Amino acid sequence: MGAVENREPVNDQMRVRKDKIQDLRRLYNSAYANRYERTHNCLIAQALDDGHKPVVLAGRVISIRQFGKLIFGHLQDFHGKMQFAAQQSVLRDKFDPLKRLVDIGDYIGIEGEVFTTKKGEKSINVVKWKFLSKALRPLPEKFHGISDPELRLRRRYLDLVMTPDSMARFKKRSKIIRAIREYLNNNGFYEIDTPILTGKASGAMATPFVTHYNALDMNVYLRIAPETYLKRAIAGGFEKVYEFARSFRNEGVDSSHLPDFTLLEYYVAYWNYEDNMVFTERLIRHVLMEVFNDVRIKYGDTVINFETSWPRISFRDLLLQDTGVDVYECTTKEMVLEDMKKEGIDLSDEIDIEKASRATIMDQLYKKMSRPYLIDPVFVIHHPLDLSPLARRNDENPKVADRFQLVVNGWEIVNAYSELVDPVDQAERFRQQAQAKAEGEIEAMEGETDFVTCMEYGMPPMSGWGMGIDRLVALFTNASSLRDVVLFPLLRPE
RNA sequence: GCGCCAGUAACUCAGUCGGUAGAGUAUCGCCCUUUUAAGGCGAGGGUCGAUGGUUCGAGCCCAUCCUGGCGUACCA
Repeated sequence: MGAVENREPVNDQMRVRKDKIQDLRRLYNSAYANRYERTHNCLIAQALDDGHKPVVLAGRVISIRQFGKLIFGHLQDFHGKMQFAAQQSVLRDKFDPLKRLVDIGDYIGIEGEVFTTKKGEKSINVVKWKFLSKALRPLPEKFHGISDPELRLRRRYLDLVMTPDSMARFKKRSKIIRAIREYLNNNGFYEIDTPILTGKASGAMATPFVTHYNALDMNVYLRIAPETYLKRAIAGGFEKVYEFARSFRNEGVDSSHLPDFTLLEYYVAYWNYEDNMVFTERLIRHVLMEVFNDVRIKYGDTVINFETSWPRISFRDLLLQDTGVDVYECTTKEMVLEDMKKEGIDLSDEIDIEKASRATIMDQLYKKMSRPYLIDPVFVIHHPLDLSPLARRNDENPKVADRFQLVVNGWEIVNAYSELVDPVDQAERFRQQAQAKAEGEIEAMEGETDFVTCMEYGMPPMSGWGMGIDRLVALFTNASSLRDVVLFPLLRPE
């Protein structure tokens, strides 16, 4: 619980509003109504013809203009806003309390008839009103709204009230997630839940959050990915599962990374990564049509087109084309470094070359030299095996994995592969990761004995798929930072 | 981590050369029946992010710290 000890009014405005609560109690018993029955919302009411009645609306008062015996104001609800006009000649003794006790930020209910003002705005001529809830603090200044980026995050509720674009973006987020869930459900997927608190942080290469569980006197980790548990579910007999998995990584925060983020993963028995690419295109196009009714989106000044079938290019060809380094030829870290030197590429500012493995260096090459230039959707396929410790080896080329990443606007949106289900191979890959870690590589994946045991009991061939929901939403809603698409991102305490 | 910028009333912001704190919105009082950033007259409201320093005097100059934003680096 946070500190709620000192709730004395911070200024004269709060004192005044508290005094008004006393008046409201005397008049109506309470400044906080029990419930209120509406007939319309503001969006629907806007479309009604003049003379329509009764129209009963409820919402927050976001503006008031007083003229002695006439008051204009705007009521805002989730769907829109509506002007109301309150006249003393109509409301009689109910007029003065409205004029005197209702402040901007308060919630009221109004009942009346639709009319259009002389200036042409659809409005409600109020015949009855009810006080619903008192705001003690004034809303931010009406014209500029709330512009301090810190305040927008710390008091997101004010941002939502005052910034229609912000509210619209979060509505879009909900719709995007709903469209994805519907599509998966309609294709036979089951939504399941897997542990967030785990004994081992596996399934990705990242630093976990560690905490302590007193009852078992053991350290536990917040999951960095749901992957190995979802695969256990497939081993148990599920054939199509997914989870919107809030995941946690104890790493940096910036416009494209958050300490907790939403990772959607799904797994399908008997599919391979190629089936998965086909499904991915269908899923993304479905979401775009459902939410935006268009397969093109505008991000900044760029139009990104998801329409035509997305090209597939191998990791090796991409790197060869952009850097001249051939990852098939360079089987050791030293050979990669030598080729890089030949091509005049220096990554020493980016990574610690001494400690980095061949995999890390190739990954950096890709992230620096190739990925930023992929704008329209592209499937990057066949990543080197040592970059993919949970992915199935390609049948023709044992150096690469049956894997793809969907890259859009230089961002990795989806990462998927044919899953490794061979327990002997899996144990060996974990052993290699452990060795890399022992040699100083920080970016190595944690092995899990129980997961290998599960695999030893047998797993069907399958393909798995993961997507950063926050990034997808940012991309689809033209947001430059993930914090713009997360309602309440973690901030330092004030 | 590093670099740059910012923090003044509840909100948005001014504050000149270092001379004792300003506006608009919001609030309170008065006037006002067609406004929509309504208008007019009047009033109240401040630990100038914090601490220390320089100075007769600091919102302003200096140092350190706190908080945030942006850029950059790393993980999605």
